[in-house]
This record gives sequence, structure tokens and C-alpha cells, in this order.
Amino acid sequence: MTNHLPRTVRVRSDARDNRARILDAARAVFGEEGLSAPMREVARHAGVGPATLYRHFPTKQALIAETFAEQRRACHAAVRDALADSNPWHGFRSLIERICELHAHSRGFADAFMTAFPEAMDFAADRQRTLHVVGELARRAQETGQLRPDFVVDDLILMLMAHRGLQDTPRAARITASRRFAAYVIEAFGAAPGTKASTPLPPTPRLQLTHSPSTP
Amino acid sequence: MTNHLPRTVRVRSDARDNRARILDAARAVFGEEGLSAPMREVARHAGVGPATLYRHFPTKQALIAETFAEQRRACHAAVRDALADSNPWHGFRSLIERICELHAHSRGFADAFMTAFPEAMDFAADRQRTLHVVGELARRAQETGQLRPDFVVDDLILMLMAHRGLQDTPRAARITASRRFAAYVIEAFGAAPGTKASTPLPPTPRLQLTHSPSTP
DNA sequence: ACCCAAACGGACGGGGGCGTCCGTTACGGT
DNA sequence: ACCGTAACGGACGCCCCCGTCCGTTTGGGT
Repeated sequence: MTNHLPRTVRVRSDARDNRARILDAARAVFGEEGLSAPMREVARHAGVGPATLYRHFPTKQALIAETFAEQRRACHAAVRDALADSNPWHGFRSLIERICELHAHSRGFADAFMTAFPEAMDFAADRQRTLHVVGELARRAQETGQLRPDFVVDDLILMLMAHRGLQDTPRAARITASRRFAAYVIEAFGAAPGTKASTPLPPTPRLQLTHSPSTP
Repeated sequence: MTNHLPRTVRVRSDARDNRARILDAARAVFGEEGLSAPMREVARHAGVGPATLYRHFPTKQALIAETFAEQRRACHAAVRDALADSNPWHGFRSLIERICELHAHSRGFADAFMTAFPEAMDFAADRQRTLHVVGELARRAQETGQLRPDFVVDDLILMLMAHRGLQDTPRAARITASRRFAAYVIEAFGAAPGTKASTPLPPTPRLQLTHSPSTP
């Protein structure tokens, strides 16, 4: 008998095809309509039946996790670049702009990034690590006197949560709005130059992230 | 025969009672959970059946409109006071703070205020009038050089939309977050003092408001 | 005390979304 | 060309929400 090790089990071509088309569809649909888009919409967009979709990704969250792997890498890269920037304040600003842009280009990713799922999806871990690094970056930017001294990392969460409010709008307006919002945020985070000590900020909230989908 | 004009038709006491309790329940439930809260939750909270609720308010939007009449008046008052303030920039800041506070204290009102319902609820008209007045206020505050010259009224919409992003959080954190957010927004809207001309802002988006509930 | 109409509320139909079952299709190895 | 099995997809059950129907209760005028 020929020793045909079925290495990692043969994957049928149509199955692999469909998997790719489902992921593409998910990126498009979730990207434009957010995570509230029905699974069947993704299925229709991919040209497959609902059962096929559920066979490849047993649950909606599984699909979401796979769908936004690329954006997660982009997010990591943004943080890494920001930390490597020789000018911390410039790095900090670029980071805000890039994160906002990522979130504006994909409603679904923004939802996933900001939403603490009941089952801890690894987006949460990502965000924690990310925020830790941001803390380091912020410390440096404060030392150069360009980031306001009363800034705390939670303020970035605050602004990212606020950024979510811009997402219920068509793609073009959303991206423009996001850019202007980011610019205002950077303006707000910048240390007040010279004499005019800006009025002290109200206390920081203890933000625990949202559970918007499925809160029984 | 005695001429008993049934002036404005007799209203039975239990009916008037229930109507009041329904409105109270609606304020509580919609205020805390937003407009996505089920009607039956309002009914349960009011201790009545669903049919009773629907008899008093034929549709969800009718209930919502009645529920937030008071907040709408408060909003008008805030705008009026701001316009009457002898210091336009102070009036402008107070206005932002008061609107944010109103929105933070009632998720439902924030939703209703920011959401352009399919059927034009008069919230939309309110908002238009309000924004027109805000434009006047902004013009004055820019003349005193305290509001940045590149501010446009749409930027206020931008920030109010962003403020919505803070609402998926428990009441206490929401209010604190809202205050800090408002402070940052005011900081961002303030004109850069002295030499440091702040970097020019990206273009303003053409924001058409959201239709989040029921987009067929 | 009586009565009837106004008001109530449990139960119903309709719609939509999630995840699953099972009969059918078609890949790909021989 | 053939066939076994992996993969497919229409149809199903379940749950939640909105708004309505109809038999029952109760306010309040006589």
C-alpha cells in the first residue's frame, strides 16, 4: 500500500474558495454596516448558504475574530511605530490618527476593538497590551512638555469610545469626520503653550467597556 | 335634563394614573438603556400590560416624543441662556457642558436628539433651530477671538455624535466621562493663544445624521 | 346598589435574526 | 468513467420584539 499520509487532511478546493469569499464578504459587510449586520447578509454577499458559513465559522464571533486579523496587525504596527518614533509627541499624534483611520475604515473593526465581548475575545488582550505601551509613549511625550500633564491613558479610551459615535454614517462622511475628530483630539491633548494654563480637567471616569451586543 | 357638558370627555382616574406611571417608567428605562429598550420593559416597569401602554401611546416614537418633552425644554433653555450670556465664549462653553450633561443623564434623550427618525419627529426641527442659534453664538465667540476661527457649526454636531459613543456604559461612569469629554472638547474648540498657530484642521464632513433604529 | 362604557391585560400574529438538520451536489482520487 | 465522501444550502426551530384583538375588570355617575 502506498503510504499516503493525508497531510493535514485534504482540503477540498471549493471549501477553501468559499472560506476566502466568506472572509472577503465579512470584511465588506461588517466593515460597512458594523457587527450588527446579520450573518445571512454576509452569506448572501459571499454567494453561499447560511449553513456553509456556519460550518466554516461556528459562531458569529469566530467569524469576526478571523475577519479582522489584518486590522489587528495594522494596529500593532501603528503602536510599534509610534513607540519607535524619535519624537514621542509626533509618534503619539500619528498613533491617534492611524487608529482613528483604521476604525473609520471598518465599522466592524471599531466595534470589535471597543467592545468587550462576554467571552473574552482576544481583542481585549490586544487592547490591554496596546494601552500599556501607549502609557509608556504618553509618559515620554509628557516629559517633552508637548502632551498635557493631566492626560491619562483612559483619556485615549474615552476618545476612542467617542469615536464610535461617528460610525453610524456613510463611509465617505465617516472618514472625513474621523480625520477632523482626530485633529481636534490631538489639539485637545496638546499641552497649552506658554502662560495660559488651560482650565483643569474634570476627573477621569472609570470606564469599563461596553457589552452592547447581547446584554441580558 | 341636566346640561352636563362632558367637558373634554371625562378621563378615568386609573387611566390618568397609568399614563403618568408609563411616562415615569419610560423616562427611567429609556434614560438608562436608550431607545433600544423594549416597550414591554417600559410596561413591566410601569406595572401595566403592553396593550395599555399602546393605548396611551399608539407607537414607540409617540411615547418617546412625550417622554422627553422636559429635556427638550431644558435644551432650549440652555441655548437661550448661552445666547443671552454677555461673554459669548463663556456662553458657548456652558452650552456644550449643559448639552453634554443632558445627553449623559438620559441615553434615550441623546438617542432621540441625535437620531433623525424616518418620520421627522420634531426633535429634528428642534435641532435645526438650535444649531442656527448656535451659529450666531459661534460667530460672536469668534469675534472675541476665543473660539477658533476655523470652527464651524458642523463641528458641534461632530462632537455630539462622538458623545453618543460614551453612552454604552453605566450611568455613573457615563456622567463622569461626559464631563471630561466636554472639557476636552472645549479645550479643542478654544483658539490657540498667541503665536502657536495650531495646525490647520482637516476639512469638515458633510454629516447627515444617523438612522440607527430601523434602517430597512 | 346598579350598570355600562371606558380601561385593562393576557394571548396572538407578523417579522427578523441566530444557529442546526438533512437531503442533494460535486470534488478528486482511482 | 465511477464512486465515496466532504461540502453545500434550503428549510426548520427557537427566541425576541413590535403592535393588535378580545374577553374581563372597574371607575364613577345615577
